Amino acid sequence: MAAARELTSSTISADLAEQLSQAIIKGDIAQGSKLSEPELARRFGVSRGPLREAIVRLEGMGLVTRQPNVGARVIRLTVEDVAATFAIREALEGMAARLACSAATDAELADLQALLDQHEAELAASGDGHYADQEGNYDFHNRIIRASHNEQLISLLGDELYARIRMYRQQTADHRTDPRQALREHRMIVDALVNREADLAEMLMRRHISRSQRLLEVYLRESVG
Amino acid sequence: MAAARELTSSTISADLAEQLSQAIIKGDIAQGSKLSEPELARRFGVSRGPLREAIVRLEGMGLVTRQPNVGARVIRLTVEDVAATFAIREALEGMAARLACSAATDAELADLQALLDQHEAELAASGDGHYADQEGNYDFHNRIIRASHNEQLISLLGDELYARIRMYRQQTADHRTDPRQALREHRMIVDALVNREADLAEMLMRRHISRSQRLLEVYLRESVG
DNA sequence: CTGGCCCATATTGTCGACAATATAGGCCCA
DNA sequence: TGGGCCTATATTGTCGACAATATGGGCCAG
Repeated sequence: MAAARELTSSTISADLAEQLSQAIIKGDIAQGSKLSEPELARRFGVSRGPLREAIVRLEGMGLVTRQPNVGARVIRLTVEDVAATFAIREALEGMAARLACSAATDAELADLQALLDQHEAELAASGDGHYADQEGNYDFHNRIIRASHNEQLISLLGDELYARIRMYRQQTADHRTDPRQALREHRMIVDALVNREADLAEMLMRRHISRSQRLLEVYLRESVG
Repeated sequence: MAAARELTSSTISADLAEQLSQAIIKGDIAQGSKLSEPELARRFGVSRGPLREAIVRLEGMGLVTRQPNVGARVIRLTVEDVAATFAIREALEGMAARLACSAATDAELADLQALLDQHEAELAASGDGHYADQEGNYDFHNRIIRASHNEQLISLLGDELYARIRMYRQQTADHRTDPRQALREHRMIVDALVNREADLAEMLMRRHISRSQRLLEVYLRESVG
């Protein structure tokens, strides 16, 4: 369960939203479990006011569902939800890649290439380091999303969608993605960006995401049933 | 400014969120204006507790921005924002059309065709009825979105994106979309759905949205500058 | 006269308490 | 013994008040 440490972002409500979302993503607060306001308020040492505001935020992030006069429950991830989330992700990140083709600065593209070089080095060194524990993967996708320079898109993917995606990853042990294959696909995407080939970049990104979706779904079906 | 009527959805907070979002979309609460909690609480005859929760919801919808210890302001729509919003809309509704190709039931497709028949009749009757005051247009898009049977996509487009889109439409007098052209494009999209041609449906939907984006941007540039 | 500091004021953030609704358990009756 | 009602309890929703922070205006120095 969640501890009671703080982050102090000048407002308790924002801190609580951050802590609770992380706890849900990591699975410290179990799927389907009820968020009891008195219990959480006591544990975090705050009143119910800011806690309720944080829960409203969680609902907006799609991490909990609420019923009036009943309360909030953590969402329960189903195989269908994975498909739904990844369809959205495919559409939005594909668009991000397209936009990045026009909007990305040369510096951003250089950073992307440097990042992949680093990943390649790490991969060669650690043999099979799971591609930097997935964090490198997130970093790559995040940079392309930011390179779209579309603030709404950045916030939509960052605040809402990736919360659920991280939740899948964190809570489903591991998924059999080949780091070398992922790196190859990342390379191809960056090449398309560098050459400013919008159609190609979007298509490659969509295929890349679609592939990782299939891998995740295969794993879910054979593990959960 | 906003009145003080109610909708009674069993919780004040939800009612307030609904009322405030509508007021912002219609422009009753001006762009860039500050949402004063004491003033709104007094006007609606409620305490600041549920009001603050409603404001958090509005922030999640992207209708207001908040600064800690300062307050919430209604977003200000810029020409760049239109482009950003429509890029997201194009990606998501394109995906919705694609998904609807597999997921839509025959009944849903029949309803869509009936809807377009009705639109055609109204158009022929009223000569130039602006395609049912845009509501018919929203209805068409909404049905396709729902036909995707992707709950997350439905909620994302319905709760967040369409709030901003309606805000553009409502607050920019009129935009010179040709109702007959729109109807033709709608027909083509539905034909693709009926024939279950996913690639074509997505492409047509994206072009349809992209076109309406360009029309709106032209209008904004020559009216606002 | 202008710029910066300081204080009064208003607004936001947080809290504890009350009201209203849902939930669980026992009790009554068939 | 089983099912339904009803009450006791706990939880959610709402309120008013207090604390902390930002805002605006006046005052003083240069």
